[in-house]
Amino acid sequence: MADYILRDGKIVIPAVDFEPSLIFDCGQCFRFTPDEDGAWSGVAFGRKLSARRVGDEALLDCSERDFAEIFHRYLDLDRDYASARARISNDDFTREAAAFGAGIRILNQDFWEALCSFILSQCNNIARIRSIIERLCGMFGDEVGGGKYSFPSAEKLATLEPDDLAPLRAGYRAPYVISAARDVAEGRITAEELLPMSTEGAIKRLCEMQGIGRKVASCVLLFGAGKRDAFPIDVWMKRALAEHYPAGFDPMAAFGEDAGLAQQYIFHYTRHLADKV
DNA sequence: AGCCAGGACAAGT
DNA sequence: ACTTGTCATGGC
Repeated sequence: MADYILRDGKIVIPAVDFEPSLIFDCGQCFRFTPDEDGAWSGVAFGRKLSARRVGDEALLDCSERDFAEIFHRYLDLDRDYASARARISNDDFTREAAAFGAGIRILNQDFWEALCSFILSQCNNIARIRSIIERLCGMFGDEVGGGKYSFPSAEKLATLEPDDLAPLRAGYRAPYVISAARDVAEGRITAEELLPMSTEGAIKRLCEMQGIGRKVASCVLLFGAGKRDAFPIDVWMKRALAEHYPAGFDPMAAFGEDAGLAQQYIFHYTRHLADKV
């Protein structure tokens, strides 16, 4: 486990490839928000976390126990991102994207939260995804203090009907959420069964579920099941790849196991160039 | 005001 | 194997 020190009740770690504004606002998660002093706060695995970078240090506001049990892994602190960026920087475009995105880390999110969140993401913009998910958590999650709520369990949502989600204003995605909640709650799909599978095999498996196609499946696997080579292609990635690699693009050939991180650099950089971030 | 959004799906070429 | 229409909603 990565080294840390305790100062003023906060976990202090080196801010190596650790920029909260990138990590929490690059479109991989939807539940963290910035406050006045530049700290990003949210809830993951039912626990509150606040993270801030000051110079070359990152200050984490959470208990030592939560750090050890949850956030150390959540923040992917054992991975060498500098080496990954160097491997990803294999042409001018990826070099620019990786340099611009230095500080991003791929969070190891809860499988169900990632699954549910990216079902809600389809044909939707990030701002609205955030608002729908906040309503979902406020209505069906548990209060964890400070007016914050946990992400509701699959078991909880499995007891509901799509109409019960009407206040979320999630549109046609509501029945997909309920269906997925029941699949998870009743054990028809688990993260554990996906882990030993190839990423392509796991994509096929997730695509058997209602309302899940290649893109959502890839996001779930990358962000919620540790499949680092998953390479989600949404409308932004389509544009970027068409512009920079008109002859076609093979993410595994280009990036191998770094494909997921490379995708996130390209996604974020492309949205920046479009003035979206 | 209208275009578009981290798509999926069925139906049509 | 590709293209198109439809789905529900609101951020910008």
